[in-house]
Amino acid sequence: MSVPTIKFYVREGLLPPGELTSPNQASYGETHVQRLRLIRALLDVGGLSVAGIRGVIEAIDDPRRPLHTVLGEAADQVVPRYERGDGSGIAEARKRVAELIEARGWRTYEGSPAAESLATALAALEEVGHGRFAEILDAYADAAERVARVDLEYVAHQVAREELVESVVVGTVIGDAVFAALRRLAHVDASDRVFGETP
Amino acid sequence: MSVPTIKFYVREGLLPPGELTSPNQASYGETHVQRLRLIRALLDVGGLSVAGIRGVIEAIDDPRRPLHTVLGEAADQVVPRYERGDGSGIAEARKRVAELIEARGWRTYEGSPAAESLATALAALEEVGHGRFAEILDAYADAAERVARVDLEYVAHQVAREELVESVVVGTVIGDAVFAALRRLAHVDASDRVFGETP
DNA sequence: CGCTATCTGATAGCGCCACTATCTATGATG
DNA sequence: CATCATAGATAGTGGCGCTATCAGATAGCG
Repeated sequence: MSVPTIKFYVREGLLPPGELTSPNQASYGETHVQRLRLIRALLDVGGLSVAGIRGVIEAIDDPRRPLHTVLGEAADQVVPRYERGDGSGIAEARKRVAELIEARGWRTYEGSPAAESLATALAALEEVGHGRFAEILDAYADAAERVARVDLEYVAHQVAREELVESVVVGTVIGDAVFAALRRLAHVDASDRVFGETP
Repeated sequence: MSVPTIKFYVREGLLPPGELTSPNQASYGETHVQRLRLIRALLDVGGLSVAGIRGVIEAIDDPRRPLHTVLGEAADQVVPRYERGDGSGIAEARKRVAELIEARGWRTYEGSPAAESLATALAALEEVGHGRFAEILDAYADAAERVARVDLEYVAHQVAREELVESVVVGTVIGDAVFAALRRLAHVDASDRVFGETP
């Protein structure tokens, strides 16, 4: 962690500046180190952009912010993936997403970034000729619900607001990476059992 | 989808060149369009790099390749995230991953990219002060296993090798995005029930 | 007290990556 | 036949995450 990098983060608003003890000497505390670790985790493991991290950190640091909107902020920053034009079957995909939300009774506003990114992914699947993937969407949703329930339990253990908020962010962002890796391990296992030659 | 972009993909080896009917006229078929859609899906939704897509496509196009290694190739390209130095508790995290694999009876080689990226994520969680996250790892693994099983069933429906391989790639890469979005929707729902004010 | 090493803040630059603009030669097209 | 689009090649662009450099100021040592 080089000094110029740290100063770059300060400039970018990711890290509060150190307390100046003299015009050319600043002192940094444990909170700075902690914040740096958070930044690196979101950057390296979570794959967020610097701008995205700024948004998340502002949400964390704003004590007026309702708790459950901070989760939204974190989630939104991870998913800046609505490139795909609208020429394609995105409208139909949106409808399917709305139906799923309805069927699940999820309290989500349609048009939320998560819903939008799900629609994008489904539309992409359709375009690539894997529309049948939608058939197993329910199994995915089951698993997601299960994971989300556990996540919430975990997060609820925190008491201090700041810790809670950070838990939410970390859990959301790094949880994705954890699950993706686990899913991959399970794939390798399952694939090996079905197609593999190692008996 | 501009012409120069397509020519760029050809240069990069993502797309086979069109058949030349004359020195300044090439004809592209449905397979080219399909391939382009695949490229865009992996790029926009899957978040792969061009180099990563090249690796995946080479794996798809190589008929000698054992099926279950193609999945590995796709998986490896999605997860180029072992930045985080080794000064941290990565060794301990690796041990925890090995134990998890052992406990699950997963047929995975230790040190696989997925295992490595899981270890990285766990180490990052530890560093950020969320080592307790490991407690809910089993619930994550359960969900991952469940999803992986469904994925394999879905994929096994394909008969032609080429289609099967593409299913695997698409399912692996875009499946991540689908699950992440679903998890986020479920989070919003769960969070709203616990912390929200909308009754 | 002087001298060098080190820190701060500011500005400009670098390297990578996914394109994109421009150029020439060539043949399609009205 | 004149114009215009296309192939292929080379060079350039813009965004992003840093990184190098510079002046000014002071800490710390002899």
